[in-house]
Amino acid sequence: MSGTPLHRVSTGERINVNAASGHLQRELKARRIRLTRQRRVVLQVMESAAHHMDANEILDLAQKIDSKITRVTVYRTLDLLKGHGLIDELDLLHLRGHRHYYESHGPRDHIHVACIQCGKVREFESDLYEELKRQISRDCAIEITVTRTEVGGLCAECRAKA
Amino acid sequence: MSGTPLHRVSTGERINVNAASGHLQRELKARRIRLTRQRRVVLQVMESAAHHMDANEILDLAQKIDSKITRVTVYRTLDLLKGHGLIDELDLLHLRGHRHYYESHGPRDHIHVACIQCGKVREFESDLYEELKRQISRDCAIEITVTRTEVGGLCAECRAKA
DNA sequence: ATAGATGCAAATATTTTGCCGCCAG
DNA sequence: CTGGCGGCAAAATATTTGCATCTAT
Repeated sequence: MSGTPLHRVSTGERINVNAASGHLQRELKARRIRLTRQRRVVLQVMESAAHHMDANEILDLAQKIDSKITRVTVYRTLDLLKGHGLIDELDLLHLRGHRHYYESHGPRDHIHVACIQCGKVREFESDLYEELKRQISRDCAIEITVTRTEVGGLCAECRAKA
Repeated sequence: MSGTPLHRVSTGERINVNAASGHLQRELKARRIRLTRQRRVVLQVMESAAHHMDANEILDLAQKIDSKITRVTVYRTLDLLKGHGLIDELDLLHLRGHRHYYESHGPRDHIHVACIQCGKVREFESDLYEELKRQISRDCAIEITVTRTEVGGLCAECRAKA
């Protein structure tokens, strides 16, 4: 895993430096997982994501690249990636209904901080978070493979308006 | 809010000291929210919960108390409680499918630590977590109203078996 | 060649909504 | 009394599965 950083902006949009680097494709290849035409397309969509996407958005984008891709394949590919720990599944505190969002993750975990009013999502990294995970791992005697932290509240902007 | 502690055991079962104390009912009354027969039953189920429940389990338990309660009422009541911040909604990392789990929460947030193998869920409290939230609040200029942290991994027991 | 992937359609699962009669306050 | 609530049925959403066919390796 390269130490390539993930750049974040306050709108929740993401500029993934790994974009188009074929990072996910390399990971699958290393695991000897069959790379089909359809999978390549979904991987490309995930890698070039500008924000968290739900299955429907991923399907739409994938079909722009290759119109023959079906929803079922998207679900199956997301399951595959999730199973190998290459993407995370979030629900952003259900602020926008009960759909699920997916993102390919960089080398370091981040926290999702969402405004319950305007819906903006910001990604946040913290050494304290890393320390907390170490504490959990030690105290619960668990070998952590996946973590997810979502925080909701009122952002400064929305508080000013109120 | 009382400072009544929440006792935790490693199986993810909960012994909520607030159980049967009518805690939720008092909260609703204070907000001048109509207390119907059905709502009382759902509140009772939530308060005496021994573990995280999905909507279906809540319905089953509620119907044991009053067989005339419908699924729709359960959903509407859960929405009501969620909207007032009296219960939390989790998905436990989708370890058991895509359902949602609900729990009435005590005065202090806790982290859910789940084994991806055996499915046991343990609740974990930590000062470090409180500190992390303060950091997020400060650095993101957000007034936090809800947080959720879920951690998955292999518990000691499952690692021993492998 | 062949294990494993895809596509199609249908099945599941979960949650939400419209409408009307009923009840808590 | 009356506005909010619950029940029913149906809709909307989201995800999964069986099976025949195709394809990456």
